[in-house]
Amino acid sequence: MIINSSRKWVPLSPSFFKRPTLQVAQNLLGTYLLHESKEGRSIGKIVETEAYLADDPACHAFGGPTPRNQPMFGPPGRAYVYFIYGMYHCFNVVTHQQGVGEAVLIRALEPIEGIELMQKRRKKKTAQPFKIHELCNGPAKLVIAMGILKSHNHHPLLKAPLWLAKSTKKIPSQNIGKGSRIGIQKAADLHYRFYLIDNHFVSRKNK
DNA sequence: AAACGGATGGGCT
DNA sequence: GCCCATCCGTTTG
Repeated sequence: MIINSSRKWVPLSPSFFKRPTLQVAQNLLGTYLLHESKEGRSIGKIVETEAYLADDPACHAFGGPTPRNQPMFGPPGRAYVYFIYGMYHCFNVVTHQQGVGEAVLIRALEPIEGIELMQKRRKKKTAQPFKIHELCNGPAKLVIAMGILKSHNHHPLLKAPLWLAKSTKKIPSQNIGKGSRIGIQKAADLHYRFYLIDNHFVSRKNK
């Protein structure tokens, strides 16, 4: 029997992203992120997200357009990749409506395909002995493991090389955990973090 | 198990 | 000049 390589990956449609950001953040759980690079193909299932809204002080777009947050004001369904803490990048999906400035941060993936490639990309930082659940359990870790680069900023996520594919199963709302976003000071009371309950690959549980 | 601090550099007031 | 949507090794309880 053939394994994952025979599977049909169906891209998300543009309309998926043109909805309220809190809804898209939850509906992205269970979808797949694919990167087809020179090194090979890597695929992860999205298991944790955070929403950033236009009226939300923690959002990069809160103060209006700047050179950095430009992708957030562009068409929904594109990538917003930004540089953080002097050495990492984070990956977001632009949502809702062009001109508004909202996005969803991808915080964790369950590795599905190309695990050796992910390991190689993160090799210097992966703990010994190797633990698969530490490969993509954080926004900067998954960016490294998937080979996402700053040059993917603005990339439409509907087509190769970097794209999103539909979930194979419907995720019941009772399987979605909600809590405060991680690592932010402003608007810390907003419960805009979403994750698959009991999934082994989320970056952190709620307290 | 949790807390802490260093690495490291772009973004924005 | 301070802030920062992080990570990791080390220390502490």
